[in-house]
Amino acid sequence: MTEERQRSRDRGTPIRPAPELTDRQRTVLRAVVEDYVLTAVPVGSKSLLGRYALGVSPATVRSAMAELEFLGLLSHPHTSAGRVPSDLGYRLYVESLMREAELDQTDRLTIRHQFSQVELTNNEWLRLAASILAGSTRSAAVVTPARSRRARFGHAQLVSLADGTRLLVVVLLDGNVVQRRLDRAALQRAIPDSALDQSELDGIAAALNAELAGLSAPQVRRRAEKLPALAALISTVVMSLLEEADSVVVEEVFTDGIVNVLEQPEFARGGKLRPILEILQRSDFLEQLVPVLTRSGGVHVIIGRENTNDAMHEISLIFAPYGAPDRALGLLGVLGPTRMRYPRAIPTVRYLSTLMDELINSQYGETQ
Amino acid sequence: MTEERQRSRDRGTPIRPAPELTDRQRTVLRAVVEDYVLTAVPVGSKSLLGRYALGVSPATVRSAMAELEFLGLLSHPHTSAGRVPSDLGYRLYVESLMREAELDQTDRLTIRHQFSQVELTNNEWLRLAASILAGSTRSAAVVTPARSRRARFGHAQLVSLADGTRLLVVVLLDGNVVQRRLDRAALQRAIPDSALDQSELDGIAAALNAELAGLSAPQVRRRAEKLPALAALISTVVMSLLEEADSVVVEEVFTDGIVNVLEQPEFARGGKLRPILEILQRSDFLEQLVPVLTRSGGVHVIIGRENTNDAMHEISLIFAPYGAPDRALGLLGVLGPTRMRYPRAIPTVRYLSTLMDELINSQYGETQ
DNA sequence: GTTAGCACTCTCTAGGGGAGAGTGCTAACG
DNA sequence: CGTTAGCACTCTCCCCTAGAGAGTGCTAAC
Repeated sequence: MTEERQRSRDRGTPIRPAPELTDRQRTVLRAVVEDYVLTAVPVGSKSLLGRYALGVSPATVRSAMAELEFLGLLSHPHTSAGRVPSDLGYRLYVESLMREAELDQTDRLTIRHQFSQVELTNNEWLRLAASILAGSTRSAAVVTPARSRRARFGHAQLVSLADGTRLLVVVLLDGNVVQRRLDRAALQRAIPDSALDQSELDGIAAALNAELAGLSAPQVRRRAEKLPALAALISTVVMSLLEEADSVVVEEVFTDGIVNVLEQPEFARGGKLRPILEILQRSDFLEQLVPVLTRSGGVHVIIGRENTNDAMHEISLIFAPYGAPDRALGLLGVLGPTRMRYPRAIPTVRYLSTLMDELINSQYGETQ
Repeated sequence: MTEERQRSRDRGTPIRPAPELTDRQRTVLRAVVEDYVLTAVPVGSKSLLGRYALGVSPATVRSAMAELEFLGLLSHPHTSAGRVPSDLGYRLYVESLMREAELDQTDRLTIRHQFSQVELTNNEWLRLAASILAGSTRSAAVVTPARSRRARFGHAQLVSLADGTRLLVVVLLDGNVVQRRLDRAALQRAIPDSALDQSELDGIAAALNAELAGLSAPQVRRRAEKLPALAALISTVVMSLLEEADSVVVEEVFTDGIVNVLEQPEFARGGKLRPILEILQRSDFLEQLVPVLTRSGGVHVIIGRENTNDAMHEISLIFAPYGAPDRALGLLGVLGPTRMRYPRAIPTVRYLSTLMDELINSQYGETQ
């Protein structure tokens, strides 16, 4: 082994980020990835030939594997073990080796059929989407509700709950509902000099609706300056509701199929499991995904150490945004070991994101 | 060993459900439970004496242990191992051996302080409660939102979303908000012969509010018969919203501290883990808890096989209801291995349920 | 009733020894 | 010159064994 090769192997980093491969190398890499994804066992030259008729001898495969390892696409758990794809190997596979089919007709119909069970409420759609994703990819699935990226005031209402207490309900333009309870003291602060009977409250709500409809938080703030009668209410309550809605990027998360991940041999052993569960519980990795996904749209694949988050170095994400551009945006995708069935997961995520697009758009009406 | 003793051990069931114990037996049982809860290692007579000065010899402890095993309070993993409490042993411990302190002053203050961070929205309270429970008991915590057990119509509103689409928002008397989107076709069905401009919609909402305020689903149905103009809207939309709210017992669940459970040695090994995660994800066991908890109130402890659910045979639940009686009811509690720190978990659950009671009641105003 | 002594049982761990799979290298082959 | 067969070598995994350690139940003495 030359010194250069030695160095490259020690660092485990590729010499060239996007190497040009011979046909044979591509064939071998593809076979190794697919075999390893299937079996979770490091792939040896001989056993590979047992499953793939490559038309060459084990020795030839071995030399191809050695080259692929030199290029940083495969790696070696230990000297006398088979090869395992590196993150870069998976990356190359996903980019140019994978025979990615669209989801076949029966899968699409099955999924669409489940969605066509009408009368599902909003949340149930999301639950269903997560459940389908998880089942179809055998990974953990995550779906977030579609949210407007800038909350805009829609319609307000003041409702009496019990003696002295009122509820301010604001429907945002994206259809989300936010609310705040106001006890007597808070009401006095927000609406001074008022008897606070229902007819008066209705008048106040009507005034809010007339003045604020369609406005975002900064616009509301400016408008409030010209409305002395409503200024206190707006600054203490309405603004905070809107700002809260703006600040929350990922508010609620629907997860399914966590068990699928735990059953993978790479996570069956104790220690590795904990960080993943924490990630799924906290799910703040989603916030980091938002800018990436909104910038370009479509399905994004993040493999292993491509994740900035240390705890996710052995995890791949396949995520896509969905929703109506500039109106409401949600995230959906799957999460599993880097040893993932990409050719299955990617089309599934893509199909589900278009399906959710349709749902959102049909909700907002077919306007353009 | 007599034949009777042999039989009893073979079946592993106690001869008497609530045996009378000597002082020594009680002392030994308590020591075994507390030692095992702490160490997770089967407790031997000698090692027990190393940690508890019982003032007797190992042989005496052994004979007491043998009696306790005969009574079904302890069990034996294998012949030459120490003793482990049985479900019944834990039960007796919880009922009459445990020195249950109320949460001490500092704990109470710490918890109360976290809640006093004002401006938390409803959901954040629940998240916080789950997080406190999980942290304080080192178990998995579950909290459900308080829901009215019978939804009652509060206030309706029809909001325009986009061309042709409207949103019917109904605030229920318990403060929960339900909504349904209506596209053009659904609107035509629900409100025939109408131009559907905003002023007309406002009129319709006002009519609903005047007629239905405070009514439950069956009452709404009866009232609808006398309101031909609104009958279609009520029967197609309002009724289904109310019935949905009624049927959903546990709609949303806030969980925290799942990792705490996974770190327990009894679940660290692969197979046992899966059923627990599934339980926590589906959380339908909560529905079974509702009748039990509402019937009597207070903290309920369910140990191991006392659970009807097979998958929970090695799990203990400590749950309490919270809320305002006859108005809104929520559940909160913790879930962990039967080897649980009951003297810590029970007061914590109790304290948090009273705290949530206070929150709910202050929300509804201090009315009676 | 309590205790010391004792023989016995069972688990857990460490160490040794293949079996098996895989490798890299070399030399022959087409 | 790429490909292949052969070979010596390496490393893991699994099984087996043996011994240490902990704990038990029983018996006999206190």
